Amino acid sequence: MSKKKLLLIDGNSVAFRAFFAMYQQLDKFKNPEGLHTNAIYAFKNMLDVVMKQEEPTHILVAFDAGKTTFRTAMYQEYKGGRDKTPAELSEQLPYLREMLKDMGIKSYELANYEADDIIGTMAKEGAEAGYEVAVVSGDKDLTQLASDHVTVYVTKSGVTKLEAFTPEHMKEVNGVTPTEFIDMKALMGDPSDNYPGVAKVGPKTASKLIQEYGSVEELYEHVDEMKKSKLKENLIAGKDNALLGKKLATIKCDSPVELSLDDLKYDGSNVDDLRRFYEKMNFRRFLADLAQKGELTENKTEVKKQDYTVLSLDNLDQLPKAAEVTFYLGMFGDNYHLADFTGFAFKIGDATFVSRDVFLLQESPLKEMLEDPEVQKNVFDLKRTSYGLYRLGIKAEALSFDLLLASYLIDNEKNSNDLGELVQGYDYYDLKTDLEVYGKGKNAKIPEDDAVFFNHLAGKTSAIAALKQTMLEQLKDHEQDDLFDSIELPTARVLAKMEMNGIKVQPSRLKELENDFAVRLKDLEDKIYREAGEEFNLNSPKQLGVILFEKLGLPVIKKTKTGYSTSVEVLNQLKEKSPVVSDILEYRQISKIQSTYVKGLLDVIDEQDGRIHTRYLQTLTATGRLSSVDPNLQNIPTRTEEGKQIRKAFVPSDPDGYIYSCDYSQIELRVLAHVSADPNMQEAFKTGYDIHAHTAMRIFHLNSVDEVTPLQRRRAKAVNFGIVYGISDYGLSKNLDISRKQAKEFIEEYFDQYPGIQAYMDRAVKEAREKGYAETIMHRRRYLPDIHAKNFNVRSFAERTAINSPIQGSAADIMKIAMINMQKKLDELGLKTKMVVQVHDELIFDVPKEELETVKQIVPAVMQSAVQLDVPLVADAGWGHDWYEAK
DNA sequence: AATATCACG
DNA sequence: ACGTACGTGATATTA
Repeated sequence: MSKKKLLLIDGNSVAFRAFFAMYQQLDKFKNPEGLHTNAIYAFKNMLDVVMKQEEPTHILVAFDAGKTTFRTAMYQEYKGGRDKTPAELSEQLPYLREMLKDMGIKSYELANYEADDIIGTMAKEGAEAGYEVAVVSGDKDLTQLASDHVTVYVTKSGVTKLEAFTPEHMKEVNGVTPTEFIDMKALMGDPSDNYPGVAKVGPKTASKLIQEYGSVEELYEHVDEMKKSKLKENLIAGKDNALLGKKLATIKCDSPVELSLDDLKYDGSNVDDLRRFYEKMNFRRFLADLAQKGELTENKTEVKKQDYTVLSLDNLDQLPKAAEVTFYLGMFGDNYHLADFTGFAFKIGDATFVSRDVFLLQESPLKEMLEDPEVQKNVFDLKRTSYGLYRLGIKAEALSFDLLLASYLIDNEKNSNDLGELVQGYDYYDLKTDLEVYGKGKNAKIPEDDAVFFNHLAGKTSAIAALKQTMLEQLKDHEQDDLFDSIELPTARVLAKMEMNGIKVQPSRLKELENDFAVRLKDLEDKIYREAGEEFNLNSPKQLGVILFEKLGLPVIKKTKTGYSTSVEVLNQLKEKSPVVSDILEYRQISKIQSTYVKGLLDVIDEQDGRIHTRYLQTLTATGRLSSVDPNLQNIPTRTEEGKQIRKAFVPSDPDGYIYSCDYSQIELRVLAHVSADPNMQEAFKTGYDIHAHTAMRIFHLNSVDEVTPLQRRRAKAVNFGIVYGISDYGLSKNLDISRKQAKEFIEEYFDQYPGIQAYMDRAVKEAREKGYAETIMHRRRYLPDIHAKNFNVRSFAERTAINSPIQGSAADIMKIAMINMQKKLDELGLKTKMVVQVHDELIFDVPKEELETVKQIVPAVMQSAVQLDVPLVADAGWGHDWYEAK
């Protein structure tokens, strides 16, 4: 017989975590009676993960019985001052227990004791009876139970990720054993349980003390022998607190639990009860799982069969006419500029039509329908679809609903480029993912079996049609209909055009660079080998680390998780110590340009038209920016002269034409000035000051901008950047290489000078906490569940994000509006000028000679008038016969 | 497939 | 006391 395994779950704490893990879904997870269900749902997800991983034979979920326990008797303030459990959570707890019952899982509570004590008692009993024990909790208090046969899992970011605390892991994390962890807690106190511990003792000090003395009692035996220090005074003053803390922190492993291990035996769910429960809770996902398990033996992930007609030249005339159709164009692989077509599907009313032969699309009446502006098409990925059709010689019109874009706006975390995966997030399970149907990696292929492939294609159109209304309603609820119709959809059309345009690249210029760089790299390589005294792989940070820090004995400044860090930051500090370091830096820089840009770009020039066609990803970033891939044209070098040379290869279509570039000046700070309504910053922009100099003048108390020194301006600039990122004194001090104290002073002075900025930052965090998301000026959302995290770092990150996202995201909104207006203007004026690249705050145009003057007139004007803010938008332009000159 | 590094706004 | 700047993509090495 296999080993017995006991699973013990801290019901309250996991439910609490589960609730906040899905806090942003609070309104979505409601059953028809209005009961919130998010915590139950997430709890069940956690259970699935743990049950699968642990395969327990026995299970118990322990709950707290009430507010008063033997601990409150000992110390009245215990767990005092806590926020009340949200009503939306407490209403779920009885139902959670009902679900556990239906699942055949015992739950239990005990008057006067906490769930911790029940778990401690049963864990001890289990371990003694020879069970393997797994404990799951949402906080670390229970980790003191870890032992050879007891593993304590604590939920991490969400509830389905668990961190396993074994005695070894405890030692790594805290430096002490699980039992010593109690003593550590006794010294530190626990703010969330509301007991104090010893003043000024945090984890670091507590761990050190316990490692030295072994326990609180032992520590106080020897406290008099310690040499005089503030710490000693604090320890003596806090003795009572420490001893009390130890009593409170110790889990009682002999509480009067009236349960035997046999009571906890797990025999599986009562499927009928569970189904009824899921129906009551409206858990369609779990119902679908149950249904699947029912027919476990055959085809366990089979989806609904689609009805469809296979199209051919002979039956095209059967196609009904309609004002609205759903269309899916199949391509194999992500890069739709080059991907092979696999087939297509139309859904018109209830009828679906499919084919593998995409050339049918060029036939009547399909082509006419696709090009008819009166026939609305619903698609998944407008840009990909319209690019694909363009490759087939079809100019698609009226692609008016894009499920991919809608889903990105509704919740970019839940979004996916795979339709099958995406729709699961909307409780639609009748479509497999491409991965399931095609397979992955080099084994991926389109199924030969028509029944399988057509069912998948047809299923996609069904999914799009089925979810359209729901998605539109959600967009409306979010006040995002305008963002969807007037920004994202038109942006997709503009981007499709830009991708089709591409930008012309002169390979000969790259080839010249390739030769020059090859020579320089060879020389540097030889020199470095001589200086190092041996040959090694310069591109390997690992081998380089050995040479620098072991052979040459340079001081180790920073480590990575795998070894020594050899990043620029580190190497810059080592420059003085050894001449080889500068050569390595130079080698690194050139080698980067050579491999990523010179060789990389040469590989992706389209042989047909001599141009580079990037793809813009419109539904990827968390903030609403675009990203650019295959190749990335948004990170072409500009900061070093060698790097800039790359830009000489980007040229206009006509030999005598121009590359014209126009970028927003300080758009993010202007957005900040607008959303914060800070009068001083708005004043600076309205007057047209150099903003960084203006900031320097204010924070360094100068009388005029003319007195600002270059160093002061540089520092002010860094502060301005820092503000946009959600500043910290540490980050600023590192960036400017100044002391943390000084950085802190700069920041304080900044907030004094621009009081509206601090108010904005506080407001941004507060609103994110209340709403669960941050929002741009155009109502683009970013959900921030971590804003409620208990972990300081996780929470702080979410807070900085709450500050930064509206700024970066609003700037992205503005740029998208500018691009739409720009394309419209180019079309209206019938210009040959093409918009070819976007780099976040900059647009690049390919301009025929005779249109340069017109472009100079319209481009900055269109960009500056994209939206009306409380401060002016300014765009600066440059032009020349290649991208290098256009500055 | 993960990690380190470095290119951009 | 905690340990940090915000957002991306490509390359080479190593596992």
